[in-house]
Amino acid sequence: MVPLICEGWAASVYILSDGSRQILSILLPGDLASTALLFGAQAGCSVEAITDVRYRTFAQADLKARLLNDADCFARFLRACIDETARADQLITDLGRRTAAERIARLILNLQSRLMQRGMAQPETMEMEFPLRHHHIADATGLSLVHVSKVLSEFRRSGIVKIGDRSLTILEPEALQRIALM
Amino acid sequence: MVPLICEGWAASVYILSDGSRQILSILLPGDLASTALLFGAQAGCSVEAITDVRYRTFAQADLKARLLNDADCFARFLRACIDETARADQLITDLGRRTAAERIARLILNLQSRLMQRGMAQPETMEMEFPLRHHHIADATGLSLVHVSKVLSEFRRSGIVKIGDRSLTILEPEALQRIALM
DNA sequence: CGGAAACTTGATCGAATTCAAATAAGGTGG
DNA sequence: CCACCTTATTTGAATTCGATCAAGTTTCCG
Repeated sequence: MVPLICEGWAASVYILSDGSRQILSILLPGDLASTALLFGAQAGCSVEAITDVRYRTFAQADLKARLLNDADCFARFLRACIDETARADQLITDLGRRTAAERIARLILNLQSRLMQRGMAQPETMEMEFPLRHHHIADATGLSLVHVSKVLSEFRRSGIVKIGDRSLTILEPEALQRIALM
Repeated sequence: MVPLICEGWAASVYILSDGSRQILSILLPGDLASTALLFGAQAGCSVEAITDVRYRTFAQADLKARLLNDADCFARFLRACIDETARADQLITDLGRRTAAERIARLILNLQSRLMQRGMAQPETMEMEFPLRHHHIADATGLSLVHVSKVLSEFRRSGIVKIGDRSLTILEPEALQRIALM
């Protein structure tokens, strides 16, 4: 069964034997949980809701059959795979080679651009829904809870972002991008 | 053009603007460079040889057409995608949540198991071809050159592995697995 | 033999973790 | 609406893992 997110935010999470967690991907409305992935379910990997979520599931067999018959569907699936792999590769690079501030800045910008694509963020005000808890950010960036808090405080103190009431506003897009070093 | 490795080792590498490098995947004979990936070439990502390499390339269009017509070929492609994504997810978790020794142990065990699958490693002696330089290991694990040397020296000193002459022997598989914490 | 890579080793530094409280924000039953 | 409890977040201090710096030493090859 492959879930497709219809509404709300979720995350696919890998949980280590010592209990620590790594978020592999934050799932927004329209995302398939782990594109091709859940064709061959991964040990230790699961999908968790961040907000309340509405979703539908597809049976693997149906999906497979449709892909072979429907060329258009196949093309869209391929695109989704490519996008997901590209994001996975970016994440690998972030975790392997970038500092805490860079990782967090990139996470925010990433989410912002994905929300924008879906018409779920205000292009003018740079405001977006932001239901992530610090522990989600920590698990997504491979950092500790405490350090996430420190970096975000610093961002806030220097007037780069404003956070409140499950929403986030990018006050200084330039500055944030400079930190994220594209 | 999507390259398929026929002989030798290669790596797909992402190079940051500051010159630091992250290996996304080490490619062994039989691997497609970035399975579906190179359908939509990634900025900043390239494939580099580690040893001398022999390879063939496929045109995207051909590959796409074949996938739609040939169900068996499609199934094998899907499997390759799944395997690659699974490995990418493991790498994300390694970089996000594991220590230097764990990462290096896992890299070695990973390579060993992939070589074994291809009949390219001795199951009895636990010996395998190992052409990686320390800088390759560093770039694959998100560590510094110097630290890789220190960790490997420690592994050698405690008799867990033996390294020499472009080959590596796992002397204490149990110990290595214990460090890698599956 | 000489020069360049590759590797090792020790010393020092720094980013991020862990530890430990304190404070703030939510949610619940009374 | 308030007291109470739980879950988030903040802040500071101490610690640690791994990076960086700086020489050495080895290995490889022409």
